[in-house]
Amino acid sequence: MARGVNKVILIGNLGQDPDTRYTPNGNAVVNLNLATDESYKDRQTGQLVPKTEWHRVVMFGKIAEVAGQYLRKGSKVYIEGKLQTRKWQNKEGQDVYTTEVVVDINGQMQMLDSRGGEGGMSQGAPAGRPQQSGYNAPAGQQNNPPPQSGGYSNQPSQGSMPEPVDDFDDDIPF
Amino acid sequence: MARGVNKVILIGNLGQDPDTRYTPNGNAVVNLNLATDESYKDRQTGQLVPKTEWHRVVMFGKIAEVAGQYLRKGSKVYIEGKLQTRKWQNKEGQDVYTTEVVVDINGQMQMLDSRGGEGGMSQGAPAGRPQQSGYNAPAGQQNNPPPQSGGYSNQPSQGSMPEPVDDFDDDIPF
Amino acid sequence: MARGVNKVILIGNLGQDPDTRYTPNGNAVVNLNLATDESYKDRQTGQLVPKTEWHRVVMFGKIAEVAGQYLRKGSKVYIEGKLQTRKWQNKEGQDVYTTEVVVDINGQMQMLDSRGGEGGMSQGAPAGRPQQSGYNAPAGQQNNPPPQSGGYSNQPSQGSMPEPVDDFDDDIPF
Amino acid sequence: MARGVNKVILIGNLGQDPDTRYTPNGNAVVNLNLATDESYKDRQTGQLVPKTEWHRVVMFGKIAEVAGQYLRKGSKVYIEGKLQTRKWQNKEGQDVYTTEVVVDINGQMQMLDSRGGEGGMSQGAPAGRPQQSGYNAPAGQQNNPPPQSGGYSNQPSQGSMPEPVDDFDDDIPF
DNA sequence: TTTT
DNA sequence: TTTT
Repeated sequence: MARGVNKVILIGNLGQDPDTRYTPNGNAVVNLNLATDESYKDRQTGQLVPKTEWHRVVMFGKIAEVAGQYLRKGSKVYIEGKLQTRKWQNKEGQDVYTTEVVVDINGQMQMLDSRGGEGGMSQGAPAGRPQQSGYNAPAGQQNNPPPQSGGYSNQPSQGSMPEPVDDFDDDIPF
Repeated sequence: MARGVNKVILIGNLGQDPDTRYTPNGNAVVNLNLATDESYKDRQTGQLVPKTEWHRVVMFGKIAEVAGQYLRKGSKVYIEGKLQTRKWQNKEGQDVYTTEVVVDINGQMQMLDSRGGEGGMSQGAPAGRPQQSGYNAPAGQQNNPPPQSGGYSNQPSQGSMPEPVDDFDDDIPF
Repeated sequence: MARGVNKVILIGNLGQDPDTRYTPNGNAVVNLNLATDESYKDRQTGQLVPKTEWHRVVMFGKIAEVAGQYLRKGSKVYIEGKLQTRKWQNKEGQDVYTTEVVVDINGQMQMLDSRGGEGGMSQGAPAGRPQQSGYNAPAGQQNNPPPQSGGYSNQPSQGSMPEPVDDFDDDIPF
Repeated sequence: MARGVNKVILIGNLGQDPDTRYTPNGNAVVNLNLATDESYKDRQTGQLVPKTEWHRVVMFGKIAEVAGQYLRKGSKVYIEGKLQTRKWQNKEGQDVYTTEVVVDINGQMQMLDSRGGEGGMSQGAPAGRPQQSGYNAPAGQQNNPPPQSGGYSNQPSQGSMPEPVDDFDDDIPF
């Protein structure tokens, strides 16, 4: 239900491997940095100047899982989501605003890297769970929350695995 | 020319009258705050919770002129533009990032307020130049650029007019 | 799941009241004719020439119900859907292709008619079921499928109701 | 200028090489068949059923030239255009309607085939003018206009070349 | 800060 | 066939 339209459509390339984390329920949350390129004619020189715009993208749910598995640094991707700005406090206690493109159940993702298997699996990541470092999100985050969307764990909760103590979702909004 | 796609589509309502300024060349630059509404079901209570997202929109050129003339606080509008994040320094010299939806020659605007005369003119603004405060863009901007897109004059440039001082929009972003 | 993107975004006005029908399961199916206006500069005369494009829109599910209830001839609406071309045979047995904008569970609709009560209910249609003509979808459709999307009943199915004959929408597409 | 929104966004693959023609002024006009894939869950069997939708795309101007040069059968492409339905008469003199996605100066195209040169040039087409057959559009077209957008020549007019007699633009609308 |  |  919406009494408005809030839609973002991007085609670009990932600046790094996606950052995959998990909510306490085991839901994937993926953060991406996506570059869209444009070039414009410089009024003075008349030359074509390339310009890269970087976008913070946050994915949830099934799409996040696929993105985490198959996208890699450099991957080209189409995404459709919505704009969202969240407010958080930096070290100095100042309000900081971060605008992200949120891709949830209503969004869409299309991998545009070509035909015949690409990225992810071919880079030796264990099937389904690439790039797991085996422990939790970066230390230091507790005190200096970076503009990640939340402070999710980067390890999925698995069945009856003991849930390690984790203080995520402490002070970061969203 | 672009090697990517960067597109934003919004339908929402203006939180205030548009802020119209002018570049030295006399080109209009309009800043808007646009609200898009959405409601989602709260997982706990099962209730429908309304949620408003605010967007900073910057318009240039012909579209800006039309927007400045006809849009008013509360106006419903369709806009199509692109995402752009710009970096500036706050008073403390810290980097601050502001993300805006830029509507330029490649963008689009549609006023969605209805039939039979609307906003703008009917609110007594002088034809074509609403809400002029009579003096110009901030001095001091050199050091503390506010989150406006540039430091444009809010009056069309007219020959060799002296540029008076102004202290609005001091330091608070967004 | 899609390995492609197929998206249509329209803002326009209805040429007539929506045509509401029902599948045997009681699901609403609404057909709309939507006009989008554009004007272009005539190369010869230099004059601005208005041009109206008409779109066939088919809505399903919840969105169809809302559309059927609240939209009326002249209503302004935002719709998001996908392109779909279906093939049918005309009276002469020739293949005919009709392209429609399909708005289903993945689509979106926003009524853009304004503030303070609008259309629909105010035109005396019985609450929730406007414009029912009291009998059902075309007989004879077996041989000459009309360009409606399917041959849905224009009355919600109610138990073992007798299905009366009707001859609307004879054979002329679009 | 538009008092409406009419936008189509597609990502898909070409079913054949593009069909490039030229207006009397030498402007390129390119026709494409673009497939977008989707799959849906069959209600009966519960299985995922693939479904391909074919789109007629017509490109004009600079975009058409680039498309004609670089796109080939199988190429993946992003296009943004508008819906347009044109009416023409078939052999029997009956009205036929064809809906196309028109990509003109307001549209956009992005080739999504990857990195490191692809298609087009590598297939031996003479630089800049692929697939020229050296003579004009199919005979027989005069009487039985196919649903091509116009009856443009498939050869560019070149400098002081004698313009061969051609009867295009005879009876085909659009 | 808007709107329904 | 709509709308401004």
